[in-house]
Amino acid sequence: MSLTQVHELNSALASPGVQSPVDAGWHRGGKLWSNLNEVCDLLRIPSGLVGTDADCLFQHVQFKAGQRIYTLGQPFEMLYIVNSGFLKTVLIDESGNEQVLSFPMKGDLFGIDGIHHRQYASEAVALSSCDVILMPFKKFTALGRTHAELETAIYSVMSRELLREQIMVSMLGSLSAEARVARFLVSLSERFAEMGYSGKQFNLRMTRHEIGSYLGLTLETVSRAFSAFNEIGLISVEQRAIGIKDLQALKTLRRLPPSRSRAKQEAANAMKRSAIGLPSASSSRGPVAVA
Amino acid sequence: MSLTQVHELNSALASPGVQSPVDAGWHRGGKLWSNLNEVCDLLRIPSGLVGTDADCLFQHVQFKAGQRIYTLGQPFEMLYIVNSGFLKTVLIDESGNEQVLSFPMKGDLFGIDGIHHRQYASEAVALSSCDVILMPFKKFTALGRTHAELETAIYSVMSRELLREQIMVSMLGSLSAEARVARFLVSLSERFAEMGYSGKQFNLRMTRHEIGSYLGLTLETVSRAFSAFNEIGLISVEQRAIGIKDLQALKTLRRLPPSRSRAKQEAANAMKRSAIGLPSASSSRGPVAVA
DNA sequence: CGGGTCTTTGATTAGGTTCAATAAGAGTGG
DNA sequence: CCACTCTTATTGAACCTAATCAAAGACCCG
Repeated sequence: MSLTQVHELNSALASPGVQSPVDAGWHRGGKLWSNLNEVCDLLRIPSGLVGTDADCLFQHVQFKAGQRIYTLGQPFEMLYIVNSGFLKTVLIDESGNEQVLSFPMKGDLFGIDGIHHRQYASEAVALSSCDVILMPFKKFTALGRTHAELETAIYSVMSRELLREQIMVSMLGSLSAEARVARFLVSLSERFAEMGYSGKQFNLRMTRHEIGSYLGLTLETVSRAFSAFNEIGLISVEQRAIGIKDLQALKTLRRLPPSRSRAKQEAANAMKRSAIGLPSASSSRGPVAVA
Repeated sequence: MSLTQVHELNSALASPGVQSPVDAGWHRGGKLWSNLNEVCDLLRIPSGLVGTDADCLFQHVQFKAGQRIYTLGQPFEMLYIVNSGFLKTVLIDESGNEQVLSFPMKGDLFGIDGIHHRQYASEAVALSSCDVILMPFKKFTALGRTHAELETAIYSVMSRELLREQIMVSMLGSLSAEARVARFLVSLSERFAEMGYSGKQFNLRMTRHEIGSYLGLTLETVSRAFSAFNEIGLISVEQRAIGIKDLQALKTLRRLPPSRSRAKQEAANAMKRSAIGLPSASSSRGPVAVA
């Protein structure tokens, strides 16, 4: 599973000698490396003060779509930071079902769940070609001890992840299917914008099935939500290509307004009810229900 | 809101002089204090090595049912450790709806979500009389710098919380209402057992509404699940008093087996269908479906 | 071009919510 | 101590959302 790649190079990480800068990271010995400042930038950590630790480099590793970065139960040694590309992390329950937990992308730290039991509790899989920075956890915390603001940042990033999961729990616990899909699109849009891409026009890197798993829905429901949003002009959707047309409506959407197809459905139900002598539905919803 | 209690004493935390040991913690100046070793024990951290920092004491504070330990948006300074009693933490969304995130009890650390934005992202409320240890975050991390195993433990505890949220997300995303309620009872049972109480017989400290909020269900669904489990002999339930009768079945439960009331329901549906000329249902489920 | 995966859409059904009514406690104050 | 109220819990009935089942179309890659 290409994991040998990752492990064969855990050794010689500390030796100076920087060379020609490239994109983000330097080449050395035919491999890409980043220093601490670049890592902090990537993690959106207010470093700045960090003295130039030229002797402190972190190796990059490339993965192709479908490859696993780590697997369930594998001994924990590293955190990973996405430099480019898209991934998913999945939880695998006792009966082997996969549940998507997150879609790490540029600037995201993942692998944190391995700290507690000293082995990963999830798996990370590349959804596209990826460039990932290896961050040996021991080294990371050691640096924290000498760089106060880095230590603060480590705690902060972990807290941020916890916050993210809390928001997720709250979404799953209280929002309708359509509202979840809408918020998913909003957060993707914002994330793309942060990364410097268009937040209005982008390609999904994951399947409907993966989105559904992430949101606690079936792939059909996700597909239908996309179609419905398309129909009422909130987005345009063609396969993986998404265009955001009304971000505000997506942000505040709670339930879907009545529409052509829904009216049709309503009518059908009404007929069925009257056929068996029940009173007609009185559930006329208001217009686009928002917060 | 009794928050003055908490803040009036943020000062003089460092001065020696231990007195008569009581339960967990010492009295000094009419207040309860704990040293680092007691705190580590409480958190289930393998300390041991920690030198006796007699000069390092942590104050306890008492809360009565209904009192808030911290509120949304309040500046973050402290983590809290439950010494006794029961609490809930709730997320409050844009429209003011509460969502229960956790039920901290003895040995649990809470307040972590405040680290990132330097203000609490949730609220913590006492469900019963509580004794809570104040853990100034600055002091905690400073101690981590000098006690390696404590630093490790801090990261570990944060990772554990993240793990807990992941399990929660997975539950909400993939389990039926009854399975969620069953697992909730199992985890409560295990938690009570860990704390030295009976895992077979206990009183719920939270309402059906709070349980429902925690599990992403309505209070009626929770109540019905309890009744159903009672009916088939998995538990006994009378108001808040729960007796666990078949832990294993609760652990592996996925859906509920057909029962008296369910058969009745089935029959009713069948009648309704035949009345409008639809084919009869063919959904005979197997016996108690387990993993 | 053909076989795979991914997506869309329709029809039906099941699981959970909602609404409503009742009951059971827990305080509170006369 | 008892009535009164407020919160909490139980249960039933109707309804509705999202899952399931099914079929067909689109896309990709060898």
